[in-house]
Amino acid sequence: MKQVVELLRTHAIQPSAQRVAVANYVLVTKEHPTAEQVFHAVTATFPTLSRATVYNTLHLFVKKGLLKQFALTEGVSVFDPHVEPHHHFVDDETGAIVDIPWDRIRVEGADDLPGIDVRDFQVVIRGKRHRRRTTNKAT
Amino acid sequence: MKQVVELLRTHAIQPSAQRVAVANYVLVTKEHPTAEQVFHAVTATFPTLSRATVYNTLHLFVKKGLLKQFALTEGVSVFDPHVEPHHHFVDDETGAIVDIPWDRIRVEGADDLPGIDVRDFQVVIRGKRHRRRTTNKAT
DNA sequence: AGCGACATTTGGAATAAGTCCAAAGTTGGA
DNA sequence: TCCAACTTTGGACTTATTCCAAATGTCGCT
Ligand SMILES: [Mn+2]
Ligand SMILES: [Mn+2]
Ligand SMILES: [Zn+2]
Ligand SMILES: [Zn+2]
Repeated sequence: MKQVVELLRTHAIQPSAQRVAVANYVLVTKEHPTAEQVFHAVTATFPTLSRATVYNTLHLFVKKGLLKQFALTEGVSVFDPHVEPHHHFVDDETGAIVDIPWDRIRVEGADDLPGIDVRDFQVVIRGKRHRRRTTNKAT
Repeated sequence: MKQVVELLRTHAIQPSAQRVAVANYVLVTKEHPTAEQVFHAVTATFPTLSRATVYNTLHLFVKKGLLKQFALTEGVSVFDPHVEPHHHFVDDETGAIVDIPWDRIRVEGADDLPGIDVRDFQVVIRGKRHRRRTTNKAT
């Protein structure tokens, strides 16, 4: 897609073929992929891509503000193209990470702690999804 | 300390010398040590302790409810003897993790999300500490 | 077009955190 | 005392990530 090239340019990122390929997956996904998941997804269409480039690119995107990186599960980082404030639900059973809109949860007092310069906060919720609803269309 | 032996017994944990040594550090600390930090702290007084035993013991304590384990920083898990609900502040500059009492922050709506069985949640705050306030001493 | 400076990519080696394993040591109760 | 179960251990292994130095690509300039 052409928009991605523009997006990279406006963020002062040279749109190499590799970066565009990574961007077209990781800046669009609704999931919260690990570096390895990005690697697998993108090598499907760009088989020569190397793991080192995936890491380079993800870190560059984080530095340029196109992605957030965080650790919710032990052992791996995940990347999130949804960079505006929001909360997260982590499914204990599957490990899936789901966005919770910012204004669905009211938080008071988190940015007014003595001795602390708060840069950012979020609620992290753990649990499991309810039993899947019987065959009917969602939303 | 003798209390630790009792505590382990009441949690159905055989109080071996190694487990007692680990417990006397990790169940008492106000910090949020990594397994490696536990290993270093405890080998100071119990030099023959092995890394494998540290991991075994930490995981056992987690399973028995004496510790919580979580990932706030990429790359490592930390262990927390403060098992009641509370929030965490992570200092961006030092990586230090600080407890925030549960009732210092009001959170509404986190346990009432459609399709989700919430087991547990917490607010994770990131930022930096204010410049050190040296109340009396000049530096 | 050709050239050089610089940026980018690459495969593989190196690290770091954690897990696995099979042998050795320890223990509590018959 | 003896033994079966439990516990510990060093080291090999795995996994996620970083590092590295060589190869490749890009861009402006002539
Ligand atoms: Mn308890
Ligand atoms: Mn790791
Ligand atoms: Zn998200
Ligand atoms: Zn804590």
